[in-house]
Amino acid sequence: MITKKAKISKGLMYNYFDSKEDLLKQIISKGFKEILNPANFNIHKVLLKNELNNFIHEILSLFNDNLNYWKLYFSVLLQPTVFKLIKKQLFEMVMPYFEALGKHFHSQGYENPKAETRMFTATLDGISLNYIMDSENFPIDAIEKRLIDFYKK
Amino acid sequence: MITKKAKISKGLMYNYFDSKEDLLKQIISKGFKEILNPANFNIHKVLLKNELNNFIHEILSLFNDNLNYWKLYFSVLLQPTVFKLIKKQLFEMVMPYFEALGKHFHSQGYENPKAETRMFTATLDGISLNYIMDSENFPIDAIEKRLIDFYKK
Amino acid sequence: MITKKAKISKGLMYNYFDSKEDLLKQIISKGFKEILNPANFNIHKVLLKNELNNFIHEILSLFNDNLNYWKLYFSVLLQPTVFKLIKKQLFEMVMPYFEALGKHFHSQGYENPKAETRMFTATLDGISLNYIMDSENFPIDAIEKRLIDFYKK
Amino acid sequence: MITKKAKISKGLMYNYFDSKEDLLKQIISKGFKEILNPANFNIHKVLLKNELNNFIHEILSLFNDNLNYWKLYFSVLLQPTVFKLIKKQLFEMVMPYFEALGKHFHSQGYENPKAETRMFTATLDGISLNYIMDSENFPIDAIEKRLIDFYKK
DNA sequence: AATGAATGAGAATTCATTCAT
DNA sequence: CATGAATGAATTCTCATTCAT
Repeated sequence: MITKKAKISKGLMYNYFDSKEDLLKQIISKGFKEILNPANFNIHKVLLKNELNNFIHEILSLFNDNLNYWKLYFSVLLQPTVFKLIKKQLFEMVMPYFEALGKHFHSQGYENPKAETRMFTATLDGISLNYIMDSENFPIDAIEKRLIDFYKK
Repeated sequence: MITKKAKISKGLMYNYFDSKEDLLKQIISKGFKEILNPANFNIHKVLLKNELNNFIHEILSLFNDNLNYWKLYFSVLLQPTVFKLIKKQLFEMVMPYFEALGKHFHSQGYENPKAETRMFTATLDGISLNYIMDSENFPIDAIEKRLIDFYKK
Repeated sequence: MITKKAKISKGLMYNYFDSKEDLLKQIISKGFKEILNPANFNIHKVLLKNELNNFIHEILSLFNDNLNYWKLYFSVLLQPTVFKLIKKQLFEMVMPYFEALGKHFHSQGYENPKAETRMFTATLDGISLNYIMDSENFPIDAIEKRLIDFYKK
Repeated sequence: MITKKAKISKGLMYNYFDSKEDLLKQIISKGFKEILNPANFNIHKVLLKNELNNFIHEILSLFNDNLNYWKLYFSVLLQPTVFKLIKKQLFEMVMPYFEALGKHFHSQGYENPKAETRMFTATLDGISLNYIMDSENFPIDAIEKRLIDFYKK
C-alpha cells in the first residue's frame, strides 16, 4: 500500500527503512516528537498559565492537519507488539514533560501533582483519540474550551 | 495462537467464527457490551449522583480483571480496518448512554450537556487506555478519585 | 451443499455413500443408466427405424426434466480423475449399444458402421452438452428434427 | 502441482494470476482463442467451401498436439462454477463466428441456418470431446472425413 | 538510487471424514 | 438411523524480504 501510494518500488523502501518494524518505529517516534514539539515550554522554569493553554491548543490543531496520519499513528502505537518495542524509549522522552507538568501542578497548589499530570495527559489522550476516530461528530472546539477552562484555576 | 491456547483444531474455529474478520468483530462487540453493562442505569430516569460514580468505578475495575484481554480489545478496536467495520454498530449501542448522560449533565446545570458527555467519555477512554497500557505505573486509584471528585458538583 | 439441500446431517451421508468418490461414481452410473434406458431396444434384433428416432427423442427429453442434475452429471464425468475411475465400467456398459447401433448402420448400408456409431453418439453428446449448458438459447427442437432427418435414409 | 512442474514458487503464481479462479478463467479463454484462431476466415465475406473444411481439419489437429491440455480445458470449462463466470465472455467471442457460419449455411440453401450453425458446432464439440477423452479408440480420421462429407453439398 | 520479479515461510481457509452420543 | 462437533491434512493466499539488473 505504501509503495503504491508513494509510487516507488518495494525494494526502494529498504533503502530508507531496515525493515517493517523499523518503519513502524520511525512512524511512531516521528509522531511522538511532533506531539511533544508544541510542548516546548522551558522545562526548567515554572510553566506559565498560557503555556499550558497553548500546548493544549497546538496539540489538538496538530491532529487536524493530517487525520489519516494520526489514525495510523494510534493504531500502530496501540499494537501490543509495537508498544512493547518502544515503550521504554517513549517513556524516556515524556519524562521531562511529566516532570515539568508535575512542577506546574505543584506550583498551582494541586494536592497530588503526579496524579494530576497523568490525569491531564490521559484526558488529552482520550480527547485526541475520540477526535481522530470520530472527527465528524466530536465537538472538538467546545471540548478544548472546556479543558482549558478546567485548568484555569 | 488462539487454537493452540484453546487446545482445539484450527478447523473448529470456523464452526464458531466465519472468518478472522468475524472473530475480531465479535471480540469487540463482546467487550463493548461488557463496558456498557455496568452502566445499566435506568436510561429513562434522571441519573442519581452515585450512579455516575458507580459507573466510573465499575468500568475501571472491569479492566483490572483481565488486563490482557483489554489490551487485545483496544489494539483490535484501534485498527482502522476493524473500526470501520463496526463503527456504525458501536455508535448505535452507545447512543442511549450518551443521551442518558446528556440528560444528567443538563439536570446538573452544565452549559453544554452534549459536549460534557463527550468530554466525560473521552476522559474515561483516556484513563482506561493509560491504565491498560501502563498498569504498573498509572495511579488508577488516585485518578478515579480525582474524576469522581471532578463531577461531584 | 448436498447435506444442506437434503436437510440431513453430514454424517448420515456416510451411511449411504462410502466416500465422496463413491458418491460421484454413483451419480455417474445412475445417470449413465438413465441415458441408456430409453435405448432399451432389443439389442439382438435389427433396429427398427423408429426405435432410433425414439431413442434420440427420449434422451433429449430426459435432460429437460432435470437440467441441474445433468449439468452436475457432465461436470463430474468430465473430471479426468473421475473419468479414469469409471471409464472402463462405462465402456463395458455402452459396448452392447455400440454393437447394436453398428449392426443397424450396417443394415442400412453405411460404409463404415463402427465410425458411424461413434459419429452418431458423439453428435448426440455434443447436442446434449450444448443443450444442457445453454438451454435458453439452444434450438433443441429444430436440432432434434435435423438429427432425425439426417438418419432418415 | 503447477508450481512444482513450472519450478517456481507458489507465491510467484500470484504475480501472474490474481487467484485460482482467475487462473482457471485464463486457461479457458486462452484455449478458446486457440480454437477460434483456425477459424479465422474472413467473417465479412461468404465462406468458401474449403474454408469450412479447413476449419474442421485444423481444429481437430489442434487437439492432437496437446491432449492433456485439452483434457484440462474441457474439465475446467465444464465446471458449472467456472462456466458461469465466463459464459458471457465466451458467447461474445463466438458470436461473430456463429454469424459467419449462419451466412454460409444460408448461402448454401439450408432451411434454418441458425439451427444448422448450432448443429454444426455442437457436432464438432461432441467429436472433440470424444476424441479428447478416448483418443486411443476414437476413429478421428474416418469421422473427420464423414463430417466434411456431410457438409459437402 | 531504483526496480520488480522472485522467494518461502506462514497465515487463512476448506473440506473429507470420524466418532461420541 | 441420525446428528453435528471435531479433526487435521491439504489448499489457497499473503507478505516481508532479497537480489540480479
